Amino acid sequence: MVATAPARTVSKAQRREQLIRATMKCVSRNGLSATTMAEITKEAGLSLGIVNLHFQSKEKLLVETLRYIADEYQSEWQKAVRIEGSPTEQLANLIDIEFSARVCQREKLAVWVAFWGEAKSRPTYRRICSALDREYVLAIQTLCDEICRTGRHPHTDTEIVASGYSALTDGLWLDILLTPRDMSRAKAKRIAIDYFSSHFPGRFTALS
Amino acid sequence: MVATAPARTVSKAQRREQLIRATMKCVSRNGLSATTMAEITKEAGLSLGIVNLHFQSKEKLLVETLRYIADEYQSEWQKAVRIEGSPTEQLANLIDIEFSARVCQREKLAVWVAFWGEAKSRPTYRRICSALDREYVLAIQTLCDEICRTGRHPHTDTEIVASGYSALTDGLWLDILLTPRDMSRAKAKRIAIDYFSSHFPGRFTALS
Amino acid sequence: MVATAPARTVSKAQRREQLIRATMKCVSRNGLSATTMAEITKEAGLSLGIVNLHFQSKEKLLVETLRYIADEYQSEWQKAVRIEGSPTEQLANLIDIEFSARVCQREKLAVWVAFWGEAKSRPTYRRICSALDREYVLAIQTLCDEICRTGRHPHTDTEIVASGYSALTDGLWLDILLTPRDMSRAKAKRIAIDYFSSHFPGRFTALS
Amino acid sequence: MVATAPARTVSKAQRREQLIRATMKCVSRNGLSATTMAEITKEAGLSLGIVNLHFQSKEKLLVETLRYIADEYQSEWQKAVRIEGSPTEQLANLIDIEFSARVCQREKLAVWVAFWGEAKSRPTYRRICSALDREYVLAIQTLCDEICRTGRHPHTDTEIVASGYSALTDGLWLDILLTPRDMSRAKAKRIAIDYFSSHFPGRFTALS
DNA sequence: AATGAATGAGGGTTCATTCAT
DNA sequence: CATGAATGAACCCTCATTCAT
Repeated sequence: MVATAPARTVSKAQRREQLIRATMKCVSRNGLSATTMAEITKEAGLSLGIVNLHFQSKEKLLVETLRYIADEYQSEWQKAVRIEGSPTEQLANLIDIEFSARVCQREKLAVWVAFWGEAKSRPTYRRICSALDREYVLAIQTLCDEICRTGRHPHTDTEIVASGYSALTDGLWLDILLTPRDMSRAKAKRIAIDYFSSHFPGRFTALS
Repeated sequence: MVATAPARTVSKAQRREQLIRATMKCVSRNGLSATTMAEITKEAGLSLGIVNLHFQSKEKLLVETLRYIADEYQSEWQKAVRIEGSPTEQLANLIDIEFSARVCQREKLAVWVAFWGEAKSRPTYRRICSALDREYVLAIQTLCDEICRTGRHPHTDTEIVASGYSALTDGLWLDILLTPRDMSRAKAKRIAIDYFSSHFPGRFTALS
Repeated sequence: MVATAPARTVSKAQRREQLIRATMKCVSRNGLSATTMAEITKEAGLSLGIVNLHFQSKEKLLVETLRYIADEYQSEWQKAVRIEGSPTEQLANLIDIEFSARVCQREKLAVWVAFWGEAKSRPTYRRICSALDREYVLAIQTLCDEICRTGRHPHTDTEIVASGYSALTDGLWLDILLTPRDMSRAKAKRIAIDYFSSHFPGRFTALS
Repeated sequence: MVATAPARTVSKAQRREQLIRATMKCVSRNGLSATTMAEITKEAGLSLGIVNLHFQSKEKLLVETLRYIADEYQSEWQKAVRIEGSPTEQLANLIDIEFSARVCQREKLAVWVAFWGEAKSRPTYRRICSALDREYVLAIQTLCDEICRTGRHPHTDTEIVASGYSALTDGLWLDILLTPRDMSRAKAKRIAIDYFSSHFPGRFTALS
C-alpha cells in the first residue's frame, strides 16, 4: 500500500505524476471528501509537505488529477479515430477502447464520478469536463456524418446521435461503477454497439 | 443564552422534510463536501442542534435525503407506467415526465450526482441507488417486451434496450447538469425519443 | 431499567427522592461526567424538563444527591453509637454496620467516590464531605476516649486513632469499589477490627 | 492564519511530558470533567491541535497522565524498599517518602482522586490503579513478613496489615485533599507510624 | 405540575497549510 | 528539495436549559 523509498533523483514531472497517481488511488478508494493530504502522501510514500511544494495546494492537486485523467481519456479515444478504417470501423474501435479493461477500470471510473459529484459547485472541474465532452461529441458526430454520407441515413440528426452516445457512455460507466452486478463491461459494450446498430441498421451487425 | 420562540406547530414528519429540503438546497448549491450542518440549519431557519434531534447525525440526514429523492423519483416514473395506454404511449409518458421541468430540475440533478460521487465508497448510498435502478430497468424492460410482442421486433434484446435507456437517462441528466450550454432538457428529450424510435422504428415517430 | 408510569399524586418530596435515586443509579453506572439529565429522567421514567422544575439545575440536583447519601450514611453510623452497650461493643456495631451489605453497596460507594473526585474543585461538595467527616471522627474519638478511660491505654492519642480509622474506612471503601477482587466486605471488616484490636489489645479479640 | 514560530527543539517524549504536566495542573485545578483540551494546551503554551498529534485523543492523554503518576508513585515507594536497612527501617522510609512534600503534593493527590472518581466506569483507569495497588500491597506484606519472622508477632496476618495500610494511605491522602484543615501531612504521617507501631509494638516507637 | 421540542454555547476532533530544520 | 511537527479555523456533536403547550 505504501510505495518504496522515494528516489532522490526523480524529476519534477515524475514527482507530480507520482502524487497524482496516489491521489487517484485514494479518491477511488475513499471518495473525494475523505481523501486527505496525509493519506495521499502516505500512499505515495512521501512526506506531508511535498504536495504544497509541487502543487501549492490540495485543490490544485485535485484539478491536476482531473486534468490528468481527462488528458489520458482524450488520448485514448483519439487513438480510435486516428486508426485507418471506415467510420464504422472507427466507431467500433472506439467502443472497444472505451470499454476495454485498460480504460474502463473501476478505479478510474470512481475518480471520474467523484469529480462529477463536485463539478456543479466547482467551475474549474466543470470546465475541464465540458471541454473534453465537447471535443468528444464533435469527433463522434464527424464519424456519424461520414457514415450518413456513405449510407442511406439521410434524415439522421447526427448531433443527437453523437450527444446521445456521449451521454450513454457516461451512464454506462456510472452503472459499471455503482451496480457492477447488473452492469459488466461486456454488457456495456453490447449496449454501445446496439446503440449505433439501431441508428445505422446493417452497419454494425457483424462487429465483435 | 435565551432561546427565541420556536415554532411548535409542526409535526415531526414536517420538520424532517423541512430539513431534508434544506439539505437538498445546500448540497445542490455547494456540493456534498461543502455542506455543513450550520448551513443546512440556517437554510431551514432552525437551530444548529435540530438535526441531531431529528436525524441523530449528519450522515443519517444525508441518507434520508438520498432516500427522499429516490422515493420521489420512483413515484414519478411509476406514474407513467400506471397511466392507461399502449406501451409506446407509456414510454412516451415516461420520457415526458423524466425530462419535465418538475422532475428534471437542476437542483435535484445536482443532488443525485453529488451522491453518485460518494456512492462508491459508501455502501448505503450505493444500495439505495442500486435498488432504485433495478426496479426502473425492470419496468422499462417490461414495456419493451410488450412492444416487441405486439410489433415486428422479434430479435430485440429488451434487457439491453432497457439497461441502455437507464444509462442514457443518467448520462443525459449529468450533461444537463454539467454542460447546460450543450444539453437542454428539450435536447435530452429528443435524444431519449430518438433512442426508442431507433429501436422500435415507426412507433415513436409521431410523438411530441 | 425504566420506572413505571409516574403517579400524578406523588408529593414534591417524593418526586425529589425519585430523581435523587435515579441520579445515584446513573452516577454509579456511568460516572459523574457521563451522567446527563436525559439519562437521569429516563431512569426515573419522567420527562426531561422535570429536574429544572424540582431542582432548578443539574448542579443543585447533584448537590442534593450528595447531601442525601451523606445524611443516610450519618444516620447509619449514629445508630451504632446510640445502641446500648460498652464503647467496644459500639465500635464493633459501627464496623458491622459500615461494612454491611446495606451500607456498603457498590452502587453507593461509586457515588461517594464520584463526588470525592470532583470535590477538590467544588467547594460545595467539599463542605458537605468535611462536615460529615468531622462529626464522624468526633464520635469515634469519644468512643476511644471511653475505652481508654476504662482500660489500660493511658498514652493513646485518640484523635490519631479516630482520624486514622476514618481514613481507613474511606480507603477500604475505595478498594472494595476499585479492586473488588482483592478487597471484599468481609476482608475490609477484618481489617477494621484488626485496626482497633491492635490499638486496644485484648478488647476486640472475641468479636464477630 | 499565520502560525507563530513553534518551538522545534523539543523531542517527542518531552512534548508528551509537557502535555501530561499541563493536564495534571488542569485536572487538579478544575477536576476531570471541567478539563478541556483548550485549557490543557493553553496551560502548556501550545496549540489546540497538538494533543491529537501526540496522543490521538483526549481520552488517551488522560490515560497516559494516569499512567505517568502511577509510574512516578511506584518508583517512589520502590526507592524506600530498595534502601539498605531492616524491614522496620524500610517501612519508616516508606512513610517518610509517602508523606513527603514531594510525593504528597495536593496537586498530585487531586489527580489521583479525580481518576478514582471515574475509575468505576472506566476499566482502563481501574486496571492501572489495580496493578499499582497489588504490587504495593505485596511489597509491604513482604516487609511485614520479615518483621514478623525476626520478632515476636507469630499470629499476625500480614496480608491484612498490608492491605489495611494501603487503604489507610489512600484514605489519608483523600483527607489531606478534602479536609486540609483537619488533616496535615504531619498528622497523616503520625497516623501511619501509629498504624505500624500498634501492630508491631516496640518496633516503631523511636522513629522520626 | 408536567412535557419534550427546540436552542446554542461549548466540547473534541480533523486536516490543509506553514516553516524551521 | 524534502521533511514532519506545529498550528488553528472549522467541523460535527452533546447536552443543560428554556418555554409553549
